[in-house]
Amino acid sequence: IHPSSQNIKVAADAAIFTVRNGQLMVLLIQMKKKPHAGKWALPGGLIGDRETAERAARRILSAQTGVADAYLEQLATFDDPKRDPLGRVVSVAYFALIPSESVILRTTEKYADVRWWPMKKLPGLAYDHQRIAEAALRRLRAKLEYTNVAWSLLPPEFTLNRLQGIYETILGRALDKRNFRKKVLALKLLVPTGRVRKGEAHRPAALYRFRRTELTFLDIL
Amino acid sequence: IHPSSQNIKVAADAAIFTVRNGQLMVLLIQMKKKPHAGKWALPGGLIGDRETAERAARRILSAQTGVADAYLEQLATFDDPKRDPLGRVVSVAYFALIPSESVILRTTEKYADVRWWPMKKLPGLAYDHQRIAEAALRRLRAKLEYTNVAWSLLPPEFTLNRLQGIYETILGRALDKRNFRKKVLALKLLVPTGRVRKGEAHRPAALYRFRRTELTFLDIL
DNA sequence: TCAAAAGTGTTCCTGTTACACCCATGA
DNA sequence: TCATGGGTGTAACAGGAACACTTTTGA
Repeated sequence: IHPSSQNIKVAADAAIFTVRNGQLMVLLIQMKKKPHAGKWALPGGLIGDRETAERAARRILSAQTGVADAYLEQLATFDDPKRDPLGRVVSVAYFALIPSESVILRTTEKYADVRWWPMKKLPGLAYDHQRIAEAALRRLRAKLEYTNVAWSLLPPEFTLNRLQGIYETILGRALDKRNFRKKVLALKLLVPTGRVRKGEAHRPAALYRFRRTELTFLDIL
Repeated sequence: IHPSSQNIKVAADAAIFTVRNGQLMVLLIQMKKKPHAGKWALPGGLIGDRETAERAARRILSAQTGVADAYLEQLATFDDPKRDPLGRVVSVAYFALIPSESVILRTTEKYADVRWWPMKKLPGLAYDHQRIAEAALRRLRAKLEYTNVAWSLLPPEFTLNRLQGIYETILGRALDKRNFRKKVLALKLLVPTGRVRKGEAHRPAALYRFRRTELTFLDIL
């Protein structure tokens, strides 16, 4: 090893998720430049010399979605020497969660297009981004069960059924309504706002908010 | 951002753990070179241009301990721009587990010394290695509870009390002997070898081995 | 025979599952 | 009045926690 000769670039990539119409969606950009022109990929880019990878990830997130305060966490680092055909690039991958209502997608001139894709029907992805997306999904499923991260996929006030829908969509299975409510209320993660959602052709639903909007581990384990 | 101007080095660092005499130990090397001469640190080094970070971590592990087939997993990437005073170095940290009997420490000319340190009484560490070690410990504690990783801290055959000791040492609390046995046997992680450990001034202990010596998630969650 | 660690069951409690009907509203 | 989603309780079961004494051996 000759340290001074090391020539590796460091990038940050972000798997940005939201739940929309009962589907888990990932944000993808369509690439303009070769060698992957036309292909879809996770948004990302090289980090600055004095920039942390997390800050780079937030910069990317904000540029594509306009969301500045999303939940973001480091996922893993992908470093296969052949992952980028143009040269050695090590990617620190992040995963981010945002409520679907807060998003206004905006493409930059760097990319041909930006779109939400359902996680179930991804197009072929550039680089090793398929693997990154799968790793992000595994992490999301796990965290959903032992933390309160779901708050970051929802607007400030929401109904219990909406929350349950988030869980069902991401975990990929139906949950019993009564048991779900019993459990989530017993955990005291939520606070009733006292307000209801009116104007629909059925009984109005009570609105709740999360007690804490920061990552909290549930003490049931 | 000017990609071509990016000048960042990539290193791999390893938090290597073993359990010895009822203590969780971490392997540290003592540095020779400035700016941290005399200080203790996790073993690590820059990765090669065509080397994965994991391979670099295994190289480091093998160089220090002579162990080639330890359990190794990526922990996280540490990338604070100021973590290394001599320049921007992003470190991909790994954590490794080895049985204490298989180790023969060997220092290389690169370092002043190599030693096991009890996790409870670490010396002041160079760089951000204290944070890395703490993150590794958190990961280890979590994985111990929902996987069979403990196999990688034990020789091929061992007693149930030895296994329990591993759990108690790492989790930092006493466990009930009867409940521990009941649970671990119900999980069918272990297979009795039929052999016993004799030659001690008390009743001989039955020896067990792990059914699988690869990472397996327990289906109780 | 003594010291030392190995080994073994039961009870209680709590959290999880399964399951079906009435309620409030807008159209 | 009807269609639609909102809301509620109970019984059976399983896994986790607490707890103390007998067994086997070498010295």
